[in-house]
Amino acid sequence: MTEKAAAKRAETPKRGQTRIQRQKRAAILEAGLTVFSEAGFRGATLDRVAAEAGLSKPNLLYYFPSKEAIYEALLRDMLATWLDPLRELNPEGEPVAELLAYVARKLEMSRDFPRESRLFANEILRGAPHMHDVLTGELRGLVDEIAAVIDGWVAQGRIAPVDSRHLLFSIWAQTQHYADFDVQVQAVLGGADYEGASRHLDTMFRRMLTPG
Amino acid sequence: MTEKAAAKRAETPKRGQTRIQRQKRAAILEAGLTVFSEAGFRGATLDRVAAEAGLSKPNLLYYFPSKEAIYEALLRDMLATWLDPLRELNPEGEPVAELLAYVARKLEMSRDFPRESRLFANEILRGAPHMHDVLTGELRGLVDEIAAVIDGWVAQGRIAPVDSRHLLFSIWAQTQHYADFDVQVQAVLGGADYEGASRHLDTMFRRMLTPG
Amino acid sequence: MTEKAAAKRAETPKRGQTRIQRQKRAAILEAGLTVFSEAGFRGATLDRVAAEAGLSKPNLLYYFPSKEAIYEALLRDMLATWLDPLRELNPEGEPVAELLAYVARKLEMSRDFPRESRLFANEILRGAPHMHDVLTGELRGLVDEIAAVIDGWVAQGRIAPVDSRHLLFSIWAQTQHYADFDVQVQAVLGGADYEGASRHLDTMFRRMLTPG
Amino acid sequence: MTEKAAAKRAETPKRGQTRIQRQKRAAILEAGLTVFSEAGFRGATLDRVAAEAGLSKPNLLYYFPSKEAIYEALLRDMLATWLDPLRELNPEGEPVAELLAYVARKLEMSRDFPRESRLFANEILRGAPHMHDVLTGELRGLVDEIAAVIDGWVAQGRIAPVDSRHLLFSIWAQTQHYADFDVQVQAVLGGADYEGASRHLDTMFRRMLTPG
DNA sequence: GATGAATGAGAATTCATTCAT
DNA sequence: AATGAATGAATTCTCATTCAT
Repeated sequence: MTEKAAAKRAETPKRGQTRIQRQKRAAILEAGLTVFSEAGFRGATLDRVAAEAGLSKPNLLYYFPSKEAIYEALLRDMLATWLDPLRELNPEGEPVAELLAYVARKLEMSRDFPRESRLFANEILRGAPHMHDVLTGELRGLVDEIAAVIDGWVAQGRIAPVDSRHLLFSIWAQTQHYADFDVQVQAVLGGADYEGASRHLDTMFRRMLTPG
Repeated sequence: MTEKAAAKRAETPKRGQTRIQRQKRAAILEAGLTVFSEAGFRGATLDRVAAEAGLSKPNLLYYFPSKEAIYEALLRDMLATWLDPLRELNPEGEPVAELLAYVARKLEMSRDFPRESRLFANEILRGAPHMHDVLTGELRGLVDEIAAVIDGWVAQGRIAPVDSRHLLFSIWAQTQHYADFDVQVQAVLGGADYEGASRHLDTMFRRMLTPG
Repeated sequence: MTEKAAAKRAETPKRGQTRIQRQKRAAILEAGLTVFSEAGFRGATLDRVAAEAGLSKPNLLYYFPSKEAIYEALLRDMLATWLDPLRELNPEGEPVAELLAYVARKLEMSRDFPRESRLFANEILRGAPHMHDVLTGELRGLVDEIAAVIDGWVAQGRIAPVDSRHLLFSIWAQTQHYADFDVQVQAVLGGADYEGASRHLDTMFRRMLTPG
Repeated sequence: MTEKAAAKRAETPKRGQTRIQRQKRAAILEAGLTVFSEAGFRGATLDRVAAEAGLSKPNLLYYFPSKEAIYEALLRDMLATWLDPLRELNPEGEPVAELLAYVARKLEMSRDFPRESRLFANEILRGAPHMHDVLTGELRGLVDEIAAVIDGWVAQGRIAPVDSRHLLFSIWAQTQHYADFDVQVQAVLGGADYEGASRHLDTMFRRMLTPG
């Protein structure tokens, strides 16, 4: 097989789908992300999603069986990348640098994928009706792992004493805040300021974590 | 008039209302807070609010002209106390202590008034359709004031250098997180842990703010 | 309490219902009977039922929560009287006369309540999705009882030998036929002929049952 | 042309059709019979028919122009054989034996072709919207013929006096009952019992028809 | 004040049928 | 012949709001 063919094959997200199916499904998910993240599950209407995707409503339901199916596909896709920055944290790296890099990556995600962040925030705010299993399963497992790493660093005195899980909450809360509470941030600052946010968070966590 | 009656009269929020009217309005707002904070504006139904308040739906609409009116009353009431902790920050006090006290008060509010926090979070997440003016007006003004105070403290070297506005975002994000993302927190920790959160945030902001 | 008041109370079918509720519910059931018996469950539309009952569609759903609820109420009401003729069969009576009277009563029901008969026929034809329990429970129990009576009569030589359960099927099939297959009967005969049917069935079962 | 080819050609129901066309049409009708007899016209969906026939929906509509066309073809095919047992009744034969043989054949058809029976029952129950002409035309004509034969037998005293048309209804009602009301029969008996039905009907009609 | 009754404007979903290839 | 794609016309059901008493 040529490299090109291999690449083509590799980018196929689902087997057995034609090009047009992939395109339309992608368009629907893109539109759905916009609408669901703005309006929430209940507030979103298939009419709006269809309009946004440039499809008729029944045609939309030709690709996804229900409104809920679109929403769940969005959550699934989101989760697939949502936890990546955390997974990239290197237990062998320099602790403070690793954690600051994680903060930076998370903030970048808030800047670059604010809709995903809001979709997630909304789901959690509603009590995570579609994601409870993931939270108590996959997420908790991953957090346990990372917490162990951080606890190790603390024990070795390589970072200042800290509650590892609450530290993660601090990182999540502050970085996601810039996406989820964007209107408030902009109202207060008179505009966005990711630069300032970046510097501030770097300072904050550096002081928090630098030992001694 | 006795003092008691005067006091009673004084606490009347709206003029021209009988006691029973106030009670019913309060019951509706109480029910509305529960329902709206759980389901969001679109997800909430007057049926549920009415049921929760123990009234018939038409009777509910006798006290409030519309669903939106209930929602807006809730936002208004919430705002009235929401910014209180910030207002209580004393420019004459000891800077680090003042700010840590503010953090503590905010965290307490998350613990004691999670419904209010979620109602607010939901409104902001939706783009603050009912609150934009408040954000750019009252809130921004108050923040400007407090930021000036903090900037003064920084200039005097009484707290470590910090971006005052982003500092406020940090405080809000982390404290509200424990109310808004409660399901996630509980899923990860296996239960609530306000004690731990309190200690963690105290440590965090102490290291952040303590000068030199 | 006066007798009149007692009578009034007695005729209340459901407690806690106002007069208008009873009237509207009755009108809906009446309309539903017509529509469902003509078109079947799937073929019936709430639009038609609402029109027939002189109500708006949402108003219809104010009285019954769903299409299915109307249908099930109809089946329940129908069953309540459907088996009455069979229950009236007197084990102490003269066997042939009793059975012929039952045949006559069943035929009268077909003539007087053809919609109920068709509603039932349609439900059974579909595999009794809403009534299976009743068939294997209440109906089977009642049939067992009556079959025992008939078997006793056979054993005593008071009627000619006969399979009691298949005899009941014969009665049901032939009497209900005049309601369920009415169009066919009328097409063949050029009109209805309950008189003739009555005489025919009387003859038929008399010859079948008269001993010796 | 070989005899075989001629035979093959002879059995072609429609001219101008290739073998594959006939096969597909047959598969569709077979699937349609299953689906329509189970769900009725309105309850049946082309999706189910297509799935059952192993075709795509558009391909199905390549062979039949519409849902109704399939349904009508089914009714037509069914009718072609439905009345055969009646036509086979031999006016020259021994009257009682002929009629009992007819009863037996009809019962066999109920056992062997219950889907056809239910399809027919459903159509009649709905008021025969697709078959009214057949009922008042072909069917009535055939019944008139047979009734004349039976009336002749009665006049000759070769069978007991009976209303010939109601006698036919009796036969149809009782035999078809075992197909159309199968669920009920099985619920009451705890299973099918064509043996018993056969003996019962033989007894019944023998007593009914045997003269003097 | 209170409530039973009613409704118009959606909203999600289904389904026969058509289109394009 | 065959099928993936598309759609218009229902159809059930929801819900904020109004009416009438």
